[in-house]
Amino acid sequence: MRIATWNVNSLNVRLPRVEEWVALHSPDVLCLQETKQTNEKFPTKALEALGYDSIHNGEGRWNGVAILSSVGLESPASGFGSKEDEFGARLVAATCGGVRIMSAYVPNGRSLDSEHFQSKLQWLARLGEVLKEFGDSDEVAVLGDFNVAPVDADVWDIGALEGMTHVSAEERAALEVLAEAGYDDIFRRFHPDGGVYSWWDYRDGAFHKGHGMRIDLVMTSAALSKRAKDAFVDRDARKGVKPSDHAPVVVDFSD
DNA sequence: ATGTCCCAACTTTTGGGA
Repeated sequence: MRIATWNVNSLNVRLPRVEEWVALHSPDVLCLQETKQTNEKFPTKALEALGYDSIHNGEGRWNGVAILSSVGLESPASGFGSKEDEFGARLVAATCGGVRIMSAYVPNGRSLDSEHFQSKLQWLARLGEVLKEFGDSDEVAVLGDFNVAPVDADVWDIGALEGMTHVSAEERAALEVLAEAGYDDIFRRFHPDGGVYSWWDYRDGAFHKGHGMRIDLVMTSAALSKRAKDAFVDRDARKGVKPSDHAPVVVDFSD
């Protein structure tokens, strides 16, 4: 089973790239973030034509998350059902091929002194509460744009990011709660030395300079982690015509 | 160079967000 996550920065613009990418890489499950669409505009039929069932939690101009699955899509659920949903359409879940899948778009936080930064921490805390409700034998994967680089080796130059979001101790502590709930940043198992990124700013030629961060994560429950066999970032998807500023992160599991 | 991309709107240029 192959599962993947991709912040597409508008599915309106990126649908051709998504269609091209799924044909090349055949994920069984693909989580999308920042679709920037209403549910009415979400291209359910175009995805069906590619062989994918889908569920979308969208709001229009901002945010928006989706799950595409070719291995079934059961018990769909949008949001937390709590006040954290006021921070935007940032969570959608479904059971695909026996695995509880969540597509997550964690608030950016804007700056360390912003009220939006506190929302980011609160949103992650709420996610941690939800994950703790699962049992030890449940196979669960939370995939998405976490807007946090877990360790210094996940950014190109920690010195250049002093005082910025995505690398602060508070954000990393908020992420650590997920680890304490028994979830693995499973990509790390296959790339322990870091230096592999999933996002590069559009500005300043960051991609070509190698100025990236690994902020798109796949967090897996212990029961699912056991089956992981490989993980990679498809940097090619960051190249070419009208790329997203994020590249897809892919994890393969044994059956 | 805060240098790009994407969205929406009292749309042909500006402002917000990432």
